[in-house]
Amino acid sequence: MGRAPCCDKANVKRGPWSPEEDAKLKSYIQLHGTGGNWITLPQKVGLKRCGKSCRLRWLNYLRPNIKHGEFTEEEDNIICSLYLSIGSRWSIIAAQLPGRTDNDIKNYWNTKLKKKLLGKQRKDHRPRTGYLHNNKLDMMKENENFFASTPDINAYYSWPPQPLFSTLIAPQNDLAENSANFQYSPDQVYFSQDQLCQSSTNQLIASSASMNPLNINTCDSSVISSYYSSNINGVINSFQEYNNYVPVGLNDVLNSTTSHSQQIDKSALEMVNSSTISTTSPDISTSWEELSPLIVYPPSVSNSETQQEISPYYVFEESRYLGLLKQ
DNA sequence: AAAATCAGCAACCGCAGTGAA
DNA sequence: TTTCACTGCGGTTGCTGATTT
Repeated sequence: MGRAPCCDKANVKRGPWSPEEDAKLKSYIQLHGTGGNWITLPQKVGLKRCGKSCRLRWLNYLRPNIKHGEFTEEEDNIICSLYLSIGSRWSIIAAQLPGRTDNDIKNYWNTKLKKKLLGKQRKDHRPRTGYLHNNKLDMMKENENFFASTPDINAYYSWPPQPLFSTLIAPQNDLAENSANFQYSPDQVYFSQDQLCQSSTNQLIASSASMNPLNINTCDSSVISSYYSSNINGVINSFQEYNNYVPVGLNDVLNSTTSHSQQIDKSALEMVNSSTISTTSPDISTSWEELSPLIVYPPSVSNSETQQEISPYYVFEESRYLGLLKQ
């Protein structure tokens, strides 16, 4: 049995809203409210529109305190940070930006922010010897073992990515001494090595399930919202505070001899890494792969000697290793 | 100047979740 | 417990104006 349509599509007006329709809807809702039933609302208002269409028009355009126009850099940061962490959960992201709608943010991300990051990646990113994959098949083959050993990857894709904020808010003191010459960029998200190790293993590896039992599919959005509303200021402050860390790539994690890196599950990081490096070959890129966690490689870190001295901070411009698993 | 292409964004579609009956 | 109407969400489409060829 199919679902009954929400409205009679043949007798419903579609397309752009006229100012008259806007005025009717707006004045009715301001006077009477929605009545908790969008389906019957158009009739009451006297509009030949689908209830869903009315709801969308009200939420995205007519309701008070809607903010249109340019996004601020702070808003960019928040969007990037949240997208990095939770992916395209636009309603949750919108909840952190008063006056912005999920549709607005989604459009902004798809048309501008994404390209902004991508453009930066294309400009800055350089292939690294030994990690360059010539085609998608090679990449898939390399990842095959990982997926074979992880039958239901969704079961291990957990929420929240708990390490993300912890060190930003309470960084280890000794890290600041390694700050050297890196130029802070407001649209990058900073991870400590600990965070990277933890989040990579937590989110990618089967054994992480017990460590991070809250599954994204069952997590209430209010939990997520409160999680971010309690942390986002810390993130922003951290952006402003820790502006000198040296960014390195995942290869450096793999090759590093520091004690932290010994805890990393290398297969997971290689998978992430191979996906990232593969973006340097334009003809094999898919849209998501092109955008995936755009890791900033420091031009100066090119040999093992240097790698041992690098700061344990890593910089991502976007998260592939989350989105990769959501596909 | 006209045609083609691109970019931005409003609106639509369909699915999943929720709660009332 | 099941069914179903309704809501909310994310992905996608298609229109319009801007830009390029």
